[in-house]
Amino acid sequence: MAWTDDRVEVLKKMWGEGKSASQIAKELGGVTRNAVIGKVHRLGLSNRATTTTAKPAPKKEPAKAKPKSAPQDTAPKASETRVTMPKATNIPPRKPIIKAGQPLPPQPSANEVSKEALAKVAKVEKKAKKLRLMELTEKTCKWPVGDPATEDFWFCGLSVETGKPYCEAHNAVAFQPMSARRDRRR
DNA sequence: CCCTGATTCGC
DNA sequence: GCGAATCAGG
Repeated sequence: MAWTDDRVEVLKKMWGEGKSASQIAKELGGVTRNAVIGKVHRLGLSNRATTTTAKPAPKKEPAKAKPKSAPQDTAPKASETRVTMPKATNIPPRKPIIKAGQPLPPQPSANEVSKEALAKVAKVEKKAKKLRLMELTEKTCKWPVGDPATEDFWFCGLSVETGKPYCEAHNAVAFQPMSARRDRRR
C-alpha cells in the first residue's frame, strides 16, 4: 500500500485527533501501526503527548540491529537542542469524511432476560471498571450502567469477547438467544 | 498480557 | 521513503 495523498490526509487528521496508531492503521487498512508511526515520524508530526514519555537515547545492540561501521570521530556536534515545533496554525478539518458514527450502546432494557444472565450482569457490574466514554476502547465492554443524566453513569469496561461490543455477561443479556446460543467461531 | 508511541536500519 | 523489528513505558 502506498501513502497516497489521500491516505496521508487521513493519517494526519486522525493523528491530530489523537487517534492511536493502531486505530489509524485499521482505518486505512493495508498498513500496520508501525507503518503509521513510521510515517508519522517522517512527516515530522511525531510529538503529541499521549503515552510513553519520550525515551529517546540509549540503545544497546538488539542483536538484530547491526552496528554500522563505527564512526571513530568524536566530532563535537553543534547544539543538539531539542527544538519543539510550534506546530503552526491548525487548519480546521474540511473533511466531511465521517465514518459511521459509533453505535452507542442500547438501553439495557432488562426485560426478558434470563435470570441467570441478569444475575451475572449484576455480579459483573460490581467489578466493572466504570469507565467513562472517553476511556472505552474496542476491547472494553461498552455496556452503559446508570443514568446518563447523572453522575452515576459509567460503562462496564471489562474485557469484551472478541468481536463483540460487550463483555461476556453483557453479551448474554444484549443478545437474547432465539433458540440457543449457536455462535462459535471468529 | 494488553496497549501505546519511538527508534533503528535493511530494504 | 517505507515499515518490521525492536525497544520502552503504562
